[in-house]
Amino acid sequence: MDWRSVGFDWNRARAFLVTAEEGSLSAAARALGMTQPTLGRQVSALEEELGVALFEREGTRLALTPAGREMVEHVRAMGEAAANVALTASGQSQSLEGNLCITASEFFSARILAELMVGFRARHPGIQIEIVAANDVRDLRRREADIAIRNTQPTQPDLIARKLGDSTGGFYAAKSLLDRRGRPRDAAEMLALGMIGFCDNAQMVAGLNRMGYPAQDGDFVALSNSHLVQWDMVRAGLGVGVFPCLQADAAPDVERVLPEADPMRFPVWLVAHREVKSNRRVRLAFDYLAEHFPIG
Amino acid sequence: MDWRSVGFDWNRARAFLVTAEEGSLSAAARALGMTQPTLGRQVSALEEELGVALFEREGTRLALTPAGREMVEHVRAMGEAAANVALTASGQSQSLEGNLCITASEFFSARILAELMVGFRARHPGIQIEIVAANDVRDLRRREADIAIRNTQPTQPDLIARKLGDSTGGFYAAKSLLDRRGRPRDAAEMLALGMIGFCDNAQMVAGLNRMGYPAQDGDFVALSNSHLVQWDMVRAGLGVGVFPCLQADAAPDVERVLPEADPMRFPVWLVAHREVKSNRRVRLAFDYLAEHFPIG
DNA sequence: TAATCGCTATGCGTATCTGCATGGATTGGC
DNA sequence: GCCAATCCATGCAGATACGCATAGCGATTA
Repeated sequence: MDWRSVGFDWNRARAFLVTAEEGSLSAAARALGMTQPTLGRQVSALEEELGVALFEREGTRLALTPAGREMVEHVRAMGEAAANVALTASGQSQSLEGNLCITASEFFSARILAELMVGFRARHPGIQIEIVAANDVRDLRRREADIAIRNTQPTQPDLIARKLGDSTGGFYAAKSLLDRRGRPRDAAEMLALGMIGFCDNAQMVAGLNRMGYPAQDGDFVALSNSHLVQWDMVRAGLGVGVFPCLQADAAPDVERVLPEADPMRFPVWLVAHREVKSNRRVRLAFDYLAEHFPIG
Repeated sequence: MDWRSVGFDWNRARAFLVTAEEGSLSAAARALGMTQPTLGRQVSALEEELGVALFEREGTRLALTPAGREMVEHVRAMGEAAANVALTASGQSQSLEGNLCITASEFFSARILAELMVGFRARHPGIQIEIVAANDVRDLRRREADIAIRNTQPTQPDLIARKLGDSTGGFYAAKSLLDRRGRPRDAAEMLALGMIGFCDNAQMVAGLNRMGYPAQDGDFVALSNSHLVQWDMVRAGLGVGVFPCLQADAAPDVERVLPEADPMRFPVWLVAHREVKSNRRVRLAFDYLAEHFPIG
């Protein structure tokens, strides 16, 4: 086999890839944890090594040349393969020392994972835990996390999932608000108190409508992308929000609205990538979460 | 996008790939033009970086661990992508300075290309020419060559081919041999003179049989993997060989055997990879060869 | 059994690369 | 129109990696 064709500096290819994807040397340097001069020199060296002008230096900005656009396609394939390498590698690692990344919604991260991880750390002190609180779904294939807690059953075949149960949710408002404005007896009265939702609350409105609540966009008095901020809004008496019963019932200054209504149910899934599941640290955490995760 | 997963040292992945494929650090170092200690340290560093033992040091030899076997699959994908990067890069290079690699059979390389390239060099002095004389088919996709001259029409869709014509071939023997043993009047007499063929002459025997010559393995008195060596064998009077008419007819001390027989015809194709064809140097050489390549 | 060959591991001097600090240039906002 | 922010290019000191030389180990051979 002839290896001359792959004899160029692969790290320079990586520098080019990230620079092209991020749009600037500085951004790429931040993403890779390197400095901008280093990346700039690597990209320049790659251009010289391959004899191809990849970027057009127009003033202060870099723009891909046509050749660069062509090249980035292939380098991207290299990056995909590299991600698979890293994925498999982390799956092969059987060490109990190392880090572990778990992602969950903000609320679960703060109110459940934070406490659960205390017990896990006590059992496995060598494992450094990173919790990515994100309401959007993180890509386990790119190893943006090792373990995810999600509310939908994953469909990709290379993900391993275990259903932890159904979490119940309900409407909650501050006691002070209810004392002042009265406790609603039906959906219409609740909506009149003002709702608190997500920034893109079309999804939430649709969900409420599906459950029979005639919510409209105008019923929402405040929005936030953060569930925790929503929680503090509710506690401040700003309106009515939707929260998991298990956590919200424990708050003394907050009270369930329409307590006789059927609680919402949403499934809770524990998800890991198949490759990564073979990692000993991940397996331990996966089993620990499956055993101790509180569902209510 | 999260780039942490591709943040490992890609050059170390390359070192691992070549080491695994070549079977030893020393062989990999030779293939990559590096030294064995460097590659050894890179592989060790990769193992530490990924937290995976890739090789088992059993005495003096390296053996892939199960984890390493799993890993090499993914790293190989990286290598494939890297080869595409190099391929595209060389296609994007429009410089008239640089090298150019042409492959052809030994005979074509020596008797045709060598002379043709004199004229090409005169026109384009900046282009350094490398001729890979190889009777086996070189992989243009891996860029083992930029241009190939072959005797079959390529089937892969990403190759660009132009038929230069049909080259004729015939049986040749040394005048001295024919003077001494007499000039054959039919195939049987020719075979009795002794044939000269390739090391794996099963293919050649089959070809002769297809053309109606009752050749057998025992008719061959000498074999060589090199067509040029065969030529010198024929000139030395060792036996009868098959050669292109255009070149063999020009040799004063060699004479055609069974001159009235139909000459063999085999097509001559000029082939380049589509990506590489856009390279200016390749395009120039491709067109030059298409124009000047002698067919007889 | 001694010898040779091929492979890997390690020390050391040097060359290369990286990061830091800085300068120049452009864009966007007030 | 000026100021601030952002980005890329460059000089310089230190860290890193490389190649060379060598030693150790195992297998094959005479």
